[in-house]
Amino acid sequence: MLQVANIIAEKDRHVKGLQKRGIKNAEVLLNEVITLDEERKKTQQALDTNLSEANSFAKQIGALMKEGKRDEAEQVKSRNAELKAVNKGLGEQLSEYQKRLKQALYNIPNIPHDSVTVGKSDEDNVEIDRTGEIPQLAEGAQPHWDLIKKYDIIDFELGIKITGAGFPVFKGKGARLQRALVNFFLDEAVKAGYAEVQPPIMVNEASGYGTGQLPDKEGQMYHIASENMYLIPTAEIPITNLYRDVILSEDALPIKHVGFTPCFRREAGSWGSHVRGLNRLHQFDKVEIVEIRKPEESYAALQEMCNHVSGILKKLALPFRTLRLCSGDLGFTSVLTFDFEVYSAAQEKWLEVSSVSNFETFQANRLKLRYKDENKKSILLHTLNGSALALPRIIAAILENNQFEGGIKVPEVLIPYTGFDIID
RNA sequence: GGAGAGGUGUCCGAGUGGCUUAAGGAGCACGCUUGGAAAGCGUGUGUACCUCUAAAGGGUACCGAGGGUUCGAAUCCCUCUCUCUCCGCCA
Repeated sequence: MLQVANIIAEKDRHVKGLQKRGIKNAEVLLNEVITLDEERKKTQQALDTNLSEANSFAKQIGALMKEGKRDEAEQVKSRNAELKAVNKGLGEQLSEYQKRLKQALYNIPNIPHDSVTVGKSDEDNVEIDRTGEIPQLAEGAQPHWDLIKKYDIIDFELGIKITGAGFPVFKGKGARLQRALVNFFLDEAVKAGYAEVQPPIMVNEASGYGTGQLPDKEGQMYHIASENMYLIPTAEIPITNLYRDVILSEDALPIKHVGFTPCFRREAGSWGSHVRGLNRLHQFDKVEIVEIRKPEESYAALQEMCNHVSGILKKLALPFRTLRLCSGDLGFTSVLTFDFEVYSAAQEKWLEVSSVSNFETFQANRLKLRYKDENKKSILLHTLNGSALALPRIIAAILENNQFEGGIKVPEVLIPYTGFDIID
């Protein structure tokens, strides 16, 4: 969530930033925050003064009782009683203001970066790079949903039988290809200096709020009612929340983690005929990188993360493009996001396989994630994350792009991991 | 799932209504001491909000969370939550 002090100090920038996202009443929203904060302050000041007085009354009473001056003590008591009544009201007011302020802040998204262009949807995202050659497929090339049947490597019907639509079963060389990719991604990240973690894939409510999925995206996560927990839609949640309520020392920075987890998404309402095969699933595997950085370093880190992602895609020899998300497609919590899309040649489609974002202090403010600078001041840190990478669409692209009459060629770098070079 | 015991500061740990401004110890920082170090001695040592400010200072809240009793709560009462131990179940 945004910081009130920043909203006050740079109101104009905040108004413009929210308007960029298409929020027409941005100024009204921010004014509400500012007003609530002022009221909160005033109330708190009044309460603090009264509490101070009440504390000293209590001490006086204690002293008087000791000296046996009952009458005087009773007098002070009755004065204190009046004060207490007032304070009760002030206390209620204060928590009301605090609640409303929090609520207001929870509902305001992050301010987009200056470089983010205005747009309505993913169609307005800006392509900033294109790498690799689009393969020319032979006559009769098939989309991956046909290839997986032909080679019997992924089975959707079986998944439907045991669970439901969107939960495929990986079999034989399909399972081994996926495992090879996971290991390859993890190894690449570890080589690049990311410390590996294996987090839980269920999280509590506090974690959901910490990274901003709650309350914004409640309906998109699977909720375990009996435990009041959520299946994670991304490893970002457990990994970033490792640092909830933490004040780091300066020499612990930067924090760089990589983690592999399954991810679960309800994708409520977004199912349609345009998503087939591996393009969109309820459960999928993903390797995620997360960084925690000093504010002045975070944009250099974002660039490094993008380089890491494109490096992997190059090694896999997949053609891909990089997009800077426009204001309309930018996530609620993000300041700047780059998407990476691979070209899947048989369906002639770009598929998003990674999304790399800088959240600046938006998550850190909720998480209370700070570090001590040389003056022993607590400074909110910047959080970043990116997929490196999401598995199913990478598999779809490999299957489609690498097909030939004799089967599917495994990318060179993966052969040591798969132990075979052709799926047939 | 059943029974019991607990949650105090960076850590250990005392603390059953005002002598607590959270004892004592450890750690850490600075200073004294020393040829240098250790020991010793001294001082300091959390978070948030507010106020004041050049700086210092001052106020309030925080002893798992939230309520309550009381002039006054770490301490008493209620609810919740988490941890630990034993039993049960179990990869």
